[in-house]
Amino acid sequence: MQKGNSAYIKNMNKKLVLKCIRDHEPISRSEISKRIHMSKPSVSLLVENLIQEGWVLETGTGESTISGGRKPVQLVFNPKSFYVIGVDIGGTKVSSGITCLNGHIYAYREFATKDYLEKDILERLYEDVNRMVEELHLTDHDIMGMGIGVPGVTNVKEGIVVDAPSMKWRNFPIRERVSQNFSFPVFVENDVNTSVLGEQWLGAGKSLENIIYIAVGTGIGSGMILNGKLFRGSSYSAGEMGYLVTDARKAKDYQPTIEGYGFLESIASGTSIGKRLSSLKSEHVTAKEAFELRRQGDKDAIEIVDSAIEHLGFGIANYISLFDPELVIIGGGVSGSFEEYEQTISKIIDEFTPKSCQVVPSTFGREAGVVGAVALFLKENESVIQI
Amino acid sequence: MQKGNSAYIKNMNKKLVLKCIRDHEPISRSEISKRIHMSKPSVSLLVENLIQEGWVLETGTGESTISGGRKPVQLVFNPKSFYVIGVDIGGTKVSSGITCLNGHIYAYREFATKDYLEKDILERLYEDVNRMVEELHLTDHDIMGMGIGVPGVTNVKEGIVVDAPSMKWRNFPIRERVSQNFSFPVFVENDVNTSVLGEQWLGAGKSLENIIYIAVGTGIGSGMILNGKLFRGSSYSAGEMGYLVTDARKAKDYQPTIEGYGFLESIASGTSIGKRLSSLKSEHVTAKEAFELRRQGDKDAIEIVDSAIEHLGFGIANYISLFDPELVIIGGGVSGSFEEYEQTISKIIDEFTPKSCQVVPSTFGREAGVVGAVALFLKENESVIQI
DNA sequence: TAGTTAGTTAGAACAACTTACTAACTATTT
DNA sequence: AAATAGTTAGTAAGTTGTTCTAACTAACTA
Repeated sequence: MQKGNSAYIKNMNKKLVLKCIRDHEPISRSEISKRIHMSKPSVSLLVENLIQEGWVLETGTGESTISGGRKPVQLVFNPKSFYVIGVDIGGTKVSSGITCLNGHIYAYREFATKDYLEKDILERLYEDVNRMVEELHLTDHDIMGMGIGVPGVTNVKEGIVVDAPSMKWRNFPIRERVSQNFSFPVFVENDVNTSVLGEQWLGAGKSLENIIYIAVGTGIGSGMILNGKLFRGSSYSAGEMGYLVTDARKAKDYQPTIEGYGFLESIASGTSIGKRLSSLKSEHVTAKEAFELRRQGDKDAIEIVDSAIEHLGFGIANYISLFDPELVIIGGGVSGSFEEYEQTISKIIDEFTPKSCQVVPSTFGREAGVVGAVALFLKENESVIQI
Repeated sequence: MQKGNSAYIKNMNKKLVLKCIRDHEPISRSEISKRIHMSKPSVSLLVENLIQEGWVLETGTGESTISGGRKPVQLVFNPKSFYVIGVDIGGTKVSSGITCLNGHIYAYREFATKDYLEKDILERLYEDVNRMVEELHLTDHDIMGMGIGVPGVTNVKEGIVVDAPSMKWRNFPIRERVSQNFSFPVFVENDVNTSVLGEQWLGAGKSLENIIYIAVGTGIGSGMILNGKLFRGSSYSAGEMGYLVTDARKAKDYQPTIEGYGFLESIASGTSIGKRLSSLKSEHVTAKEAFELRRQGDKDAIEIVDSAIEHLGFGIANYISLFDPELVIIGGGVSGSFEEYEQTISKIIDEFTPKSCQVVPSTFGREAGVVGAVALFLKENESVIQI
């Protein structure tokens, strides 16, 4: 529970006014007052504050109404009052970018993860960020903070990567390390969670309250926004969709705790599709090739890929039955083949969930990670602007 | 977003002070001031308010510290400042009760659902409530409000039962109807959800932030508390665990949308256990008898019941993988046979979830529904006391 | 009687509110 | 074209309500 005092309430109302401006710009003081049911003097004072702090700009006058009267002064949100740095650390590449408060990317960089040894990754990241900052002629004061997405379980509160196998990080205090180089606040989060935050901020899940994001690639992971907030579970490991069991009989021959990854992953992830087809064909086949072979009518490929899709479909249906979301977003490596998935999955969902639900592919391309990381920052950071 | 003013903040702080008293009673004004970092005059004022409104009582003086000083005045929460009515409407019986603010039941009544036709149920409920109120010599002013648990999908905001097959209710505006008889506020909620609220308030899930409650009986339903709040989904139908698919191959021969109830329900609910064994034995067998037969070593019963338990286990494991809860509570008709479930289910959970989780039976007996409904009221009602 | 702690009183600070004002515009009348 | 009435935007002055600090009184121990 929270203790309130005058500062708390002023901040609260300032946020409310700013949100109103962001949602309805251009807007006048007078209209804000009507919309949020706050007295005109109070609105004027708060707007004055917001203008002085740079969040809001006056952009000339608007038109009078038909019945006459003084023309209103138009107020707009200033997305360039501050900039945010988004970082996406992945198993194959580390991408970083700088965006304004509307999520527009003004600078972007990436490098291959494997080229940098464990210790060098953050060093290289530091260089990339500095170069981008210079490029945009920004000072430390212009930067609000940084969000980082990491491919593993993350203790968000402490800023520690609990376990990220692909990075070989275990209980790695990444926030502490990164913070040493910068003066602004840094937030860290699992990359699937940053993805769903990005989708809710600017993507397919815009302004929805309950969405699920499923990433199918090397493994199968998921993140969810429930009641408008990221849900992390009691130990930061909610959404482990790869562990879903969709075939109880088959599951008896499989033990995730021993194999190291989940049942559904062992059937439906990109990696396992490749593996399974490879062993059937006795030659090395990737997931991408498996999809290609399937298109060509290869019987083995059809069997493997179709069963993968089917099981994924049941996994998603189960997810929907439990969560009743407004939208399911599919991302990750295989989201490129979304059209091939779609029908089968939608059919399973329609048949096996109490209340159906739309499934769409993820909105973003290369910049997904950066946008998500920025969304994370803006969601977590206590400020007058909040998404 | 919320607009703040001085009344809002005072109410907020009043809640905080009351919570502090409830959590640490008996406690002095001075200690509250230290605990919640609020000035002594402010605490005194708020406490004065709370005393006048009846929430708090002074109970004499405590002891001075070793270093001397004036003795503190002890403050305690007054659980009898108001009473709350809890109602549990079920397919077999309708139970109602009156509790104090600590959940102690002072009056209880129930009647068989089938004895009262559709229209008469609320009439009879009205009579029961009135008799209990008289019994306890309460006036309208002593009653804070009423919570109602219903066996079906409920639109909580509007107070409408969207669909409750066992009551033959469809879009039934129950809150409106009940409110006609009473002057206090009424809240309605699905019965599984009230159960989990009850467990979080006073039962196995006390003060936990993420818990799942699973009711296995006629069907299979579930409710969940996530981040300390009841999660209802985007259309009040989250937690439809009965629809989980735990055997993709078998599922192909089954269509929940046609059959009317979910896949897991068709295997693991009490009803279906009875049904399946009945058809195998060509005689009518109930779920209870099936369990009994299994204990006696009947082969058919063992097969049917064990597969039911197993599938339920996988369903729970899936639930846990997605939610990462602190606790899973099993309730409903079969929670009596919990010991027989426990081992199998725990083993499946240990093997098939990324991070294990404790499973316990539900705490309450007959009064479960009433306590849950009261918990619902106290959770939903905007007041200075909030659970 | 000195030292300590509990609780209250007095008044300052602050934020939102109401009321009444000025500023600036439209539309209509002269 | 000028004057005027009516309307809307925004500001100023003063009130209210809440928390805070500082200083007080009350009540206790040693």
